[in-house]
Amino acid sequence: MRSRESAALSRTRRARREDLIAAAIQVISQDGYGAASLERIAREAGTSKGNALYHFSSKEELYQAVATTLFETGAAYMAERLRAAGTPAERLRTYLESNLRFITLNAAHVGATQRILQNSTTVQVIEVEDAAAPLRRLLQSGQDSGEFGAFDPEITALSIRAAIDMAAFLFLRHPDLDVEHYISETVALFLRAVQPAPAPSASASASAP
Amino acid sequence: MRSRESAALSRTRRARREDLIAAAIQVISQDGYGAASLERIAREAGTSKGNALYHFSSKEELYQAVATTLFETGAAYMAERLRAAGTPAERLRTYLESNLRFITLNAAHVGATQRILQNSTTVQVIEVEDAAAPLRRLLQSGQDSGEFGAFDPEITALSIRAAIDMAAFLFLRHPDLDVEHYISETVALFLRAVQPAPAPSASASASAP
Amino acid sequence: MRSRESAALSRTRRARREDLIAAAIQVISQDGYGAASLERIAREAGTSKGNALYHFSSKEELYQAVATTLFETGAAYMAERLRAAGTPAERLRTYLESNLRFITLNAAHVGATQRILQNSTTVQVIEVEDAAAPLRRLLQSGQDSGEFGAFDPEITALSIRAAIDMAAFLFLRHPDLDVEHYISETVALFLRAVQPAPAPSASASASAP
Amino acid sequence: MRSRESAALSRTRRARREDLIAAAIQVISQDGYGAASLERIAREAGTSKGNALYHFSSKEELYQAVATTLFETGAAYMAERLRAAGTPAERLRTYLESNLRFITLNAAHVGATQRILQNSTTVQVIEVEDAAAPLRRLLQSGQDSGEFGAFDPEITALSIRAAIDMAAFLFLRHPDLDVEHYISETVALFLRAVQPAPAPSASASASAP
DNA sequence: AATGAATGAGGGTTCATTCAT
DNA sequence: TATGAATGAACCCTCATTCAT
Repeated sequence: MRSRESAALSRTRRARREDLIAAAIQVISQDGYGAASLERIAREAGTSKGNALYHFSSKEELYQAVATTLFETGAAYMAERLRAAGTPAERLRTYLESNLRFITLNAAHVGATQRILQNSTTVQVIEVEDAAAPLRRLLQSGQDSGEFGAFDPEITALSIRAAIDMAAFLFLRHPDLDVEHYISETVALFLRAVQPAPAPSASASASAP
Repeated sequence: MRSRESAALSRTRRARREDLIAAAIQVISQDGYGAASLERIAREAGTSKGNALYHFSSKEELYQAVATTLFETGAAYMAERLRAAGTPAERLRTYLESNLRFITLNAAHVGATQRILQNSTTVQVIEVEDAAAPLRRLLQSGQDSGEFGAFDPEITALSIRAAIDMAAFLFLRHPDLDVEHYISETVALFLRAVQPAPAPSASASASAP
Repeated sequence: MRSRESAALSRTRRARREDLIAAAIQVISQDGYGAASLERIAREAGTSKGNALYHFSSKEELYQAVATTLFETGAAYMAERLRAAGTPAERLRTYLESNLRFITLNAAHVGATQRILQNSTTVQVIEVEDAAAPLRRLLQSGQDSGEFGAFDPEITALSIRAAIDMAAFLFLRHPDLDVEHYISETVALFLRAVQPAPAPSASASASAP
Repeated sequence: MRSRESAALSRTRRARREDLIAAAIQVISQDGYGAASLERIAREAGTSKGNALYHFSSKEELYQAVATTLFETGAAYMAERLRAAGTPAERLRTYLESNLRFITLNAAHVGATQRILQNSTTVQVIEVEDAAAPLRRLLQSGQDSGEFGAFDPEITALSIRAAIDMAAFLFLRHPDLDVEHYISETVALFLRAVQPAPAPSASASASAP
């Protein structure tokens, strides 16, 4: 299994570690967090339990690597896209689109990391507590500029994050889901939610010439 | 030790089971799913591991009971409140309010059940797959009546459910949170999100050349 | 093995613990500290590894129990004999005799405990550091009364303790050794060693009438 | 890392072996026998586990080398000093002094070797069983010449060896100990112990009715 | 001469489950 | 009903050893 030693000589340390990280993601996604034993993961990676612990000094460290690599790639992916700013609404759109598209492309990795963070007591990610903080600030800036309506930015940020965090499992359960439609619908949903309340009924016709 | 149970001899089977269910919820909420061993749960319930397996033929069955009792009480709670219908918007408000308020009152139970469903392979709940189905139908009826705007009811239902499902852990992590404020903000958020798009404002067409 | 459930009903917790302690002593004495795995010890005690850890929460705790029971019985044995005091010389004789006789009767237990204390990092015994302190004080009192000669009481105490501590392994290696002869010779050896230097040659005849 | 060995390329096989032997002694002395893994020892020697097993075909063989080198240097050290003989008392003094002084100079090596011999089943040293035999013969020759008193030479030899064998750990635990004082006191102690009993003093007979 | 990679056996520990009482 | 005792499987981890390079 595993493409029979495709390039046996290039088996460098980094490659093995990546194999094991990929295997951990695969096993957790497929069989669940509870079934993800080192034995099972190592076998999935085409190696032995002992060797897995040669490359990672503990199972927790392997899991930490799963989380860390996700956040590294995720941060790179999003930073690139969020650089091009704009109005708060545009930035909210970009935030949602890039988040959801990244999750689409890495659903198993994201899902596995969520399970790890939920179940492990030692694996930590920087700023785990305020994952919604950047979003909250974004919403506040939109309110300051008058572009967004009046709502509790913390609660709204949490609701948006909930929709994002749920997406990985949704994509995993429904691999045939129309991703672009899903993304654009979700974006539209929350853009409507943050819009200012329409002016009292009369104003609509009033503002029209 | 523990031999002065004479007065409590009338403990019925059901009461013991409820003790164990409560203990399982307590241990999972407090120490995490991974730390919830039968030994630990039984001790929390004031009994022995052997006796726990006398009342529940397996740990999975105990967990199943945790999930089942939650859905029974939850269904009763919500059915009562959803019976008094009204316009789709009113029903959406009622749906969100009753759901969130129920979660407020049973945060530990809800959170524990979510962990169980995430981690157990055998525990099942009726209609787990289409937990969003009633909500989707509610949204569709609102669209049919023209009260709601045009959006994908499935995706919207999923986003709303995500916000609801996240609430238990939020309440557990922040026990001092202003629940009524949280509920009313969340209701308002999603009511805005399902409203029909306002008639194109003058400025929108004005800004187009 | 192990007298086939001689009195299966009296299998109380304490009895099992004593079985396991005895088995640990036996395995360490016979096969060495390094070969003493929990599996091996449990099998020797006629039970399983899992059950051994049911009665002792860890292997270290079992080893701690080996050491503790030894020091308890040893202290009881010696306290009884040392109570009847006398001159320092008599007390030194009693100290040596009771120590060595106790070791004779518990050679395997003593040897196993020494191995445990040498190799374990966590097992501790009260006053492990100054095992020679009571002996040193005994010697000092003999010097104060003029009954003993001039020597460094600390160094002498250490040498006497060395002879005592070596005895367990000696008895284990030579089970047919004449214990009473060994004890009386050792007592005589150290009694000579602590005697005051004989008066300068002339004085011997001088003190004689 | 560790690639600037170019200048040290002339490292001969023997030098590497000595490095590893020294490292084994260091690790056993510092971290204990149980913590002395090949990995740990090799790292201490500045090389790799694989290379350690290139120089010693097994860990046991390395430990055997630790023991063998100790006995070789020890024998050379003592043979030189014991050659210049004299009266039995002088030879006993020399025996004790040279032994203890050698141990002073090689406390870690001696201590490590004792641990190895205690714990390993395969490492053997020539004449381990009768380590006390030369001493016993020495004592017997003193008795034959009338210079020593009447005592069991075997038992006395064992007690003296016990004091010697304990010294390594004493020196390791108390590096600031006054070695010369310790040696002279120990010599004096055992010289007194082997002396013939003084002629019965007048007071002794006087006290008898 | 030396290294990193890999293995497999064995160790201690946890835990759901069984069973006699 | 309830308990303590016991089991066996599975888990993570350590380690001496092998091997290709």
